[in-house]
Amino acid sequence: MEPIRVLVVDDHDVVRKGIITYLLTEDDIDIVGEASSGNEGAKVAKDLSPDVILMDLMMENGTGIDATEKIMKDLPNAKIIILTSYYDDEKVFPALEAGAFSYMLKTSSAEEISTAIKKAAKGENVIEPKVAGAMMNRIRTPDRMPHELLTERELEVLICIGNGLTNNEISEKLFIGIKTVKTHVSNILSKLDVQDRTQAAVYAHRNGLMKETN
Amino acid sequence: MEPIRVLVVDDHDVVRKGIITYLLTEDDIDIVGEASSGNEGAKVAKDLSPDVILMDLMMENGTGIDATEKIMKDLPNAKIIILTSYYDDEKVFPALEAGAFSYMLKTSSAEEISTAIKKAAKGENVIEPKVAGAMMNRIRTPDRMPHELLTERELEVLICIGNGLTNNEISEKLFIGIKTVKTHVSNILSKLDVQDRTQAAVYAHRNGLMKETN
DNA sequence: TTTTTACTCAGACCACAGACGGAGAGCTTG
DNA sequence: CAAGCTCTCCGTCTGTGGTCTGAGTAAAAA
Repeated sequence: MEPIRVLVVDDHDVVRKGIITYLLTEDDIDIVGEASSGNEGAKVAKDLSPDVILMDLMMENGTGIDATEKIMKDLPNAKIIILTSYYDDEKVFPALEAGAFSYMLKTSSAEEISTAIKKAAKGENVIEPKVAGAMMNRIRTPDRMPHELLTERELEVLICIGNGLTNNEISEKLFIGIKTVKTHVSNILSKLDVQDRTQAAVYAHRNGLMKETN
Repeated sequence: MEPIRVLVVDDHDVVRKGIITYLLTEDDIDIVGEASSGNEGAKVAKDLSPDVILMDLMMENGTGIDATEKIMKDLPNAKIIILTSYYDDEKVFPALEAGAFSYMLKTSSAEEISTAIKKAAKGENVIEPKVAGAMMNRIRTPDRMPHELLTERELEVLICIGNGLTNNEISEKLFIGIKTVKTHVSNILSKLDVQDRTQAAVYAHRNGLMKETN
């Protein structure tokens, strides 16, 4: 049986080198390449077409989710294993929707990761307990995130609220009347099912909507 | 010259193994132990009294800052190098105050880390560019963080605001009158130099005051 | 073409938020 | 002891926030 061709994408040098060094001790795993950013990872993947890709989320240059999406377009058969530091509800499903095959945490042991790679090569996906729990929740409540119901304009207004702007300041910033702002705010509050702008701001922060500005 | 005795503390198995595997290739570095949590790290450090300790912040069981503090009590001569994933303003200075010797990011190359270890052993500390920048700011503006001016009670109220509670809800939760809550809120707003509770909530989230509840 | 959705704005209304001034009780510090 | 800080509470007043109802325009979907 041929060794599994693996690509490792992680912007943390030591982590990447470390994973690779470990995986090199595995006979049936072959490290064919490495990349230190999502963009680079997508390019390298296209060139090498590896069997399995170990992908970090949270990278500085091009997030792992974008990279996953790109790679899946080029190589629909690639098995991408997300390997990230902390469990983040907001990241899991975007990653899985982008085409990730497994979702592992770096708290996993080295053995678990190598078996995850081998299983991925066979087409078996590994589900972390925490991720499994979240998936159960998602299945139970297949709702969209409330803020996905917001229109573009409403999202703009919500970002402003998340930055602590008053209705007046928002109206000046977006060049619209205060009345209009109030309308938007009211709609936002009812769509997010919160009672006031402060809760809306909290919502925006908790759900990662402030990433651009924060 | 004797090899430098190094202890590696990181709750991510692959990361820890990876760092170790790499450092083993260095002749003048000797890995004497490893630990997968802050608490364990403190114990092991006491037993082994290593020269240099590579310490991850953000661990699930006992944060690296606490561990650093403990270790420095036991081994005032230990050089603790913080090695963490992401730069976090709120974590750097507590870590340095706790006695950390250097502050490195995992984006550093493996070479940088091994040289940091060697320099630490000699008594030279390595400062990441980002950390250096933050230190300059701290020196230029040796102000306390505004929220450090808050009293305990005010901080409690601020957390409530950060959770989107109204004055009424806060008064019920803390078993005090609404008037009292209003007084606290007013004081908080002026101390944080913000105009309304929404901005206060934003402040709380941006400055990591919601970590317990978030 | 008709219908729907998004964006805009208006007036009226009420409740809460927040500012300001004042005050008493308890606790620590000089 | 006196001074200072914290936490508590009161009354008053103004402005903003938010709801509700209603409505016009433009673009996209049916």
